[in-house]
Amino acid sequence: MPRANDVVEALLQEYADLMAISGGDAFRVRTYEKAARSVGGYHADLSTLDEKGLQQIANVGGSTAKKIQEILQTGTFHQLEELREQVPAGVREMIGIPGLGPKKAMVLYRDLHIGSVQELAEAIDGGTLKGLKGFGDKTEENILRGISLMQQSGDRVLIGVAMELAEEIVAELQAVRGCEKCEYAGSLRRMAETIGDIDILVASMDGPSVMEAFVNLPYLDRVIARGETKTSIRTTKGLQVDLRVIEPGVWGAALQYFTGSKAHNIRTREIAVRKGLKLSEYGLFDAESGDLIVAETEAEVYERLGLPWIPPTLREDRGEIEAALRGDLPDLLDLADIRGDLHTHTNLTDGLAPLGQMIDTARDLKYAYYAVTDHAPNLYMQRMTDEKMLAQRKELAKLAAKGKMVLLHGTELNIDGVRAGSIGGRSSSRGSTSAWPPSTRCSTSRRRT
DNA sequence: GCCGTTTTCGGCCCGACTGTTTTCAGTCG
Repeated sequence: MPRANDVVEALLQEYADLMAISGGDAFRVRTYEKAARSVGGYHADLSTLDEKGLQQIANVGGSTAKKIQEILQTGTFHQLEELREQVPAGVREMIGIPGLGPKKAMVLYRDLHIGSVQELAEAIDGGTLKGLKGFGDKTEENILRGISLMQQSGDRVLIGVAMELAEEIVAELQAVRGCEKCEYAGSLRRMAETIGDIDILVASMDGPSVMEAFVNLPYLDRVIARGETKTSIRTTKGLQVDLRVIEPGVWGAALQYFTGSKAHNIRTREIAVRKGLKLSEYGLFDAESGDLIVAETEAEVYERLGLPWIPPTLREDRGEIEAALRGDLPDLLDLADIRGDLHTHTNLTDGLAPLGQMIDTARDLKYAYYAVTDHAPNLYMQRMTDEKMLAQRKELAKLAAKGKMVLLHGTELNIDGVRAGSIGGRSSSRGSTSAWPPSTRCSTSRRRT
């Protein structure tokens, strides 16, 4: 059973789309888009609110509140049904084709009665679009490519997949001469669960060199767009990667802009406008004189807007602006909050660093506790023996005496690893860890570091 | 249709790129 908020969000967004396609007022379209986002991210269940309560939601006024009430009672609202009569669902589906927006979709429907993605593909193949104003050969080609792209399922990927590629690209571009800074931005920096495309930002006075390196990446499939400051490519695995190159002096404003989300950016720009300012990726300016006010750091940009620096993971326009204005942003967990690690391997088995270096690093991280849990003996691909493990235990005891951090010694036991059980004094199919001094015990995770 | 350091009417984010309608509209992020 979908959440009431999600149902209302979807119907208001559909209403906005249909209004845009049918040539409705652009500002009203935007109002319904904003209202859709607001209800989707609203903390309370809409079905528990009366009309007055609904109007407390940002971007929901009297008219939208009445539509929401009608949805909650009937599952739809009459103005939406009227628009559905005028614009077939297939036409709305057409604006999902990359590069085809509401204006072009309306022309296709009005002039050629094309009412679905399938009919559009057939019309292009049959040459029906020839001579239609605004639709040249290149546009036809792009629409066909867009249809193909849309039909490839799963165009969003999990963050882990995108992060790996983004880190590779960042490393490649950082090596380009003249690249002063390079970071991924967008939904990746916001740590969204799934990523539609990868945004990379580079600070450099030599844009052409960076662009050239970008379009010569080994996993390039094709260049979608290429300009002086912006280039978009598609990789061989189908992911789109957008690169923007800016001058180092405007790094903060550009990073704020490219981290987004779009809705968050619109809110920050609206705040700027109300203060007589103009915000873009090039900085925060005085709207009247055009003088640059700040651009170097994100914190400066937010501060000048009257806001504290907002962590990227919150920048979704889901209440963070209001919380920031109240001075009530949540205190997020970060790396410094991690107190310890309960599952690590040294180079005695398949880790990369020796015991002493691992423990030094744990101390540098100010951990309160730290466990060494190498593989048990008798694992085919490892080289552990009872003797090595006992020696490691002695070594750990010496190192434990040198600091306050609680050191734990354990092992990642093998399933059916009967012999390994004798080391920790108990057996387990997962792992066993004992504290040093060996008076306390705790369980281990399966994470490998 | 919504909103207010512009407050009950007038304004509503900003810039890059593409293709085409040769100066700009449409689309995207």
